[in-house]
Amino acid sequence: MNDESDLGAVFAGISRVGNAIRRGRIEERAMQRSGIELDRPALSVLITLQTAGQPLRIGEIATRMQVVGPHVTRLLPDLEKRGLVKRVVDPDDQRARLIAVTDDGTRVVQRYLGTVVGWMRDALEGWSPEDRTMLLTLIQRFADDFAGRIARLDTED
Amino acid sequence: MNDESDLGAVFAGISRVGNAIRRGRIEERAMQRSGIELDRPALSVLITLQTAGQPLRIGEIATRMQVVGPHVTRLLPDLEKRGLVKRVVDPDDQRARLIAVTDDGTRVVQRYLGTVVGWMRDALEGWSPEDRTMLLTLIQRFADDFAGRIARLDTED
DNA sequence: TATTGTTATACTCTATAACTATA
DNA sequence: TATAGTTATAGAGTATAACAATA
Repeated sequence: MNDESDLGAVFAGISRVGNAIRRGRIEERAMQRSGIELDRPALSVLITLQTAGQPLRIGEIATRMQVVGPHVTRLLPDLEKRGLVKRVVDPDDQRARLIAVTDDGTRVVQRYLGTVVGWMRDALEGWSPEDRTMLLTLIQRFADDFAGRIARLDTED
Repeated sequence: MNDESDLGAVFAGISRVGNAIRRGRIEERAMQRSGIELDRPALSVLITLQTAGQPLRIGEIATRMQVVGPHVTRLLPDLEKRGLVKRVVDPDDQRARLIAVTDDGTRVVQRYLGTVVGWMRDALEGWSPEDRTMLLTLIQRFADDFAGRIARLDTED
């Protein structure tokens, strides 16, 4: 692959996948299938906490979600009311709160990810193990390299 | 790759790229670098027309962009005012309008895509030609298979 | 009566600004 | 004075509903 059109094709392919997820409302559908009645951003908070494997401060959740603090603050009351997270004052700093996912919250995340992974398995059904492994390897490498290039944009401005 | 965690990793990798594009505001930055002062959705209309290679009806633009008609309608006056598209009545159907990209509009799209492709080239700089080709092949195959699986969701509901 | 497009309105997600409490 | 979080407000993007014009 040496010319512009192939590079454009890689970008187009990635855009297609991105569009399929966004416009096809994959997340919303997976939530519906999993019986989850939450905003998508609220679920994202749960996934962030579950992935972290430990309670997080609100600012840390915002950083990991790549959004601003007030946005996370606004999502929490509903999650708390549903018993999916609990909020405790950080014993080390009275200004901060630690947000912990509850057992119910963990189950919600597991149902959601199970649904999505099932669809992924279906999509890759006809693939050889070698091709699957290659896809995983290249996707991760590309994610790293692309993120690296994008990070450099900040300093170029 | 046989287990859940690897399937989850593929999904996570794709999500990472998607997030890098969305949260890093790649499109906005590419527009800025290219001196394009448009809404991102408006540029998307231009790209859709340019990719089609022929004038399109408003409904057809909306379908290809995977949005509803009124949304496209609202974007057109500004594009027209800037001379990037022109709107002509469809000679075959007085109800419909055909939207054509102008030469200025074409140049805008080319500047934009040139910038993005440049970043792609940078990101893939250290890659061997074989790996680049493999990435392109697998991305396109995955885009097809994943889109196919998602399309089936509609009939499963 | 069905289709193409438009106008008006509303909703979701996220950002910025101003503020409070604690360090 | 700096930091963690909250409250209030605003903006971008897109959807739905009601309508007009033409087929």
